[in-house]
Amino acid sequence: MAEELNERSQNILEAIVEDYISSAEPVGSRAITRRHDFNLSPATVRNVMADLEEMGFLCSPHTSAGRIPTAQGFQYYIDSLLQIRDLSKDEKSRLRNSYRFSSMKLEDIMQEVGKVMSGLSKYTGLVMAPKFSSTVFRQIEFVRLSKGRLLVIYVSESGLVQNKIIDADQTLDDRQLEQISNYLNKELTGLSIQEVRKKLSAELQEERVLYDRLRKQALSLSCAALQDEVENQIYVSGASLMLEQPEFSSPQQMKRLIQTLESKKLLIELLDRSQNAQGVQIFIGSQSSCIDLEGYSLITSNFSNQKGAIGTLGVIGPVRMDYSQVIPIVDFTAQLVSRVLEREIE
Amino acid sequence: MAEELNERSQNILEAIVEDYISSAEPVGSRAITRRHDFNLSPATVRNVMADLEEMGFLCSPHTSAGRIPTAQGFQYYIDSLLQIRDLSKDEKSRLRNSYRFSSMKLEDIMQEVGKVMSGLSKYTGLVMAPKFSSTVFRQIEFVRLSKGRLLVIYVSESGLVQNKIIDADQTLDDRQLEQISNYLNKELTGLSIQEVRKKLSAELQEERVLYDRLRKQALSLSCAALQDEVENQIYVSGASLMLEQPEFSSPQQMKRLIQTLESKKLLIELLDRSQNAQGVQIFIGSQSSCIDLEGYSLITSNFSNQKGAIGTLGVIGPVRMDYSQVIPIVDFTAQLVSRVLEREIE
DNA sequence: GTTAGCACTCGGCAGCGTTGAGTGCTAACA
DNA sequence: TGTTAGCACTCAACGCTGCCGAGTGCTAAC
Repeated sequence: MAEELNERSQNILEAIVEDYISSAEPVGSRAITRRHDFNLSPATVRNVMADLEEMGFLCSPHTSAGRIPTAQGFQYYIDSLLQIRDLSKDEKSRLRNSYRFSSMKLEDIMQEVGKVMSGLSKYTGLVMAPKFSSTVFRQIEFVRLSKGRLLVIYVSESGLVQNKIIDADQTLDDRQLEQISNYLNKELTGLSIQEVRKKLSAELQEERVLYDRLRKQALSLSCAALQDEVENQIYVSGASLMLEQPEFSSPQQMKRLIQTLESKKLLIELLDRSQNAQGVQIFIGSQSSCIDLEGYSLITSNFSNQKGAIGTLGVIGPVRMDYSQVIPIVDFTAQLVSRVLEREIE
Repeated sequence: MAEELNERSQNILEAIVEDYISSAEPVGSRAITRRHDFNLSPATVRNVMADLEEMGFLCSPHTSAGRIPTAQGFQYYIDSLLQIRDLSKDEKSRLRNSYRFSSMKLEDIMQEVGKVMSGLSKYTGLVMAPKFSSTVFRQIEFVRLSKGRLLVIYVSESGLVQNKIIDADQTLDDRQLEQISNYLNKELTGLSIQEVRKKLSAELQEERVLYDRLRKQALSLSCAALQDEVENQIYVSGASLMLEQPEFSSPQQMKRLIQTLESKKLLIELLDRSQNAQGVQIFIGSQSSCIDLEGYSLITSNFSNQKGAIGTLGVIGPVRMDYSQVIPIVDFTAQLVSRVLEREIE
C-alpha cells in the first residue's frame, strides 16, 4: 500500500498532515499551494487529494470543507514520511534536571517525569511503575500490626517499595519474625520474582521442610506475601494541559477525556501492551487496539535496568499529535529513567 | 444577623435554597408558591425575596430571572435551617462493604473510600493520608541501594508505610545497618514523630554519645531519615462524575475544575486546614478561605486512631451541593475509617 | 497532464422577532 | 398594615433568515 504513492502524492500528504497538526482544522487545496512551494495549482492539488481520499488516507468532514488525514493517513505519515528531529538542548536539560536530585525515591521520579513529559509535549504524561513480578528481590520485612495480621514490606533491587497486608494464623513473636526475614533475605536476594516463586513452591513441596518449623513458616509466609499480583501504580499528569487542545474543546470531548484518564485500569492495560516491545511504540486511534482509544494516540517506551524491572512511560494525546516532537521526548525520557535506575543499584 | 429573619422569611429562604439545590436554576416567586404550601401569593413572596436580597442572602443573575442563594445564603441555610438526614441502610452498608476486606492496606482503603464517597455523593472524593509527623513510630528499616545511598523504610503504628532515600557518607555494611535499625526500633517504638525528633536531637547533643560510634551513626541516620516532612499523599476520585453537574457544563468551568483537582498542593493545603478541627467542617465558596475556591464547597472530616495519625477526608462539589446528603456521608465515612484504623493496631 | 473558470455546497455568523418566565410597582382589599 | 391582583417592563433563549466565505467537483482550454 505504501508503495502506491508517487513522490508528489507523498509531498502533498505530508503537507496536509503537517498543516493539520499545527492548525487542527481541515486543510484545503488553496491553503496548501499557499503554504508550500509545489509549483502546482490548487486544482491539481485537488485532484491528488481526491486520489488520496479514495485510498483512505484522507477524509472530508463535509462537502465544502478541506481534508483531514485519517488514522491510516497518520500511520502512513509516521511510517514513511516523518522526520524525527532531535531534542533541543533546552528540552534535554529540562528533562535531565527533572531528576537531578539523586536522593529522590522512585515514586517521586516517576511522578516528576510524567509532569515534565506533559509540560514539554502539552499533552498528558503517563508513567507506570515496574510490575511487581518483573522486579528482582532485594529485601523483605515483616511488621506485626495486630494479632493475626502482618504487614509485609518488599523492596526490589531498583528501590521500589511495595507493601501488603496478609493474614497469618500463627502467632509469631517479633523475634521469630526477624529470624524468618533474615532467612528469606539470605535465600532469595538477587532472584527475580518468578524465580522466587518457583523456588518457594519447590521447597514447600520438599518433605523435609516439614521438620523445620521456622523454615516452613518462613516459606508459607513469603508465599502468601508474593502470591498475587499487586496492582500497578500509574501516574497521570497534565490532564488540564490537554484540555487546551482544540479537539477537546467541547464539553462532551472533555468529559470523555477525563473519564478515560480517570480509569486507571484501562490505562494500565494499554501500557501493558508495550511491555514486551522494544523502543518507542505508537498506537494510533483505535486502529491497533480493541479498546476504545478512538481519537487518541499513545506513544510509549519501556524503561528498565539490566535486572528486569520493566516500567512503561509515555504520552497520550489527540491523533493530531506533534509526533516529531513527542517521539523523541518519550524515547529520551525512557533512556534517562533507565540510566537512573541502573545508577541506583550500581 | 441570623436573628433578623422571621419564620416566614426563613421558610421561603429554605424553599429557595432547596429548590435551587435540586434544579440548579434561578428560583422564581411563582415556582415557590407552586411547589410549596405557604398559602401566599407570588406577589407576597416577591416582597420577601426582595428583603432577602437586600440582606445579602439572595441575588439575581439578571433582571428577569429568579433568585439564586448567595454564599451567605447557603451559610445561613446550613447554620440554621438544614436538617441532616440519616444515611439509609443501603448507603451505610455500601460504605461498610467498601472496606470489608480486612487485608487491605491503608493506601487501598483510602483510595477505595474516596471512590465510594464520590459515587454516593456524585461529587469528587478527597482523601489525604495521615501526615508523617502525626503518626506514631513503629519500625524503621534500612536497605542499601548503592554505595552512599540508603533507602529508609518507615512504618507507623497504623500501618502506613513511607520510604525515602538518604545519602549516607559512611559506608556501612549490612550487619551494621541491621544493628542500627535494631537499636532504633528498640528505642523509638511507641513514640510520636515529634517525640522521636525531640529525643534524637537531645541525644545527639549529649557529648557522651560521641564515644559510641555505632549509636552516633544510628542517631544521625535516623535524623536524616526523619528530617523533613514527606509530602502528603492525596487521593482524588470521581472528577468525571462532577463534570455532569450543570455548573461545570461550560468548557471554561470544566477546565478550571480539572486544574483545581490536579493541583494537589492546593488540595493538600485546603485539607490541612481542617486538621485541627473536630467533626465535620464546611467551607463554602471562597468565603472562609483566602485561596481561590470560588464556586466550590468543601466538606471534610478527620479520621484518626487513638494514637494520633490524623488524616483528612472529604467531598468537594459545587456550592449548590446537597449538604443534607453529603454531610452525613463524610461524617460516617470518617468514623468508619477511624474504627478500621483502630482495629488494625488493636 | 495541468490549469483556469464556474456552479454548487455547506458551516458559521449576525440580525431579527417571538416567546415566556420573572420582576417591580401600584392600587385595591381585608 | 399586611396581602393580593393586575399590569407594564425586562431580558435570556430560541428559531428563522440571509449572507459570507472557504472549499469542492466538473469541464473545457492550454
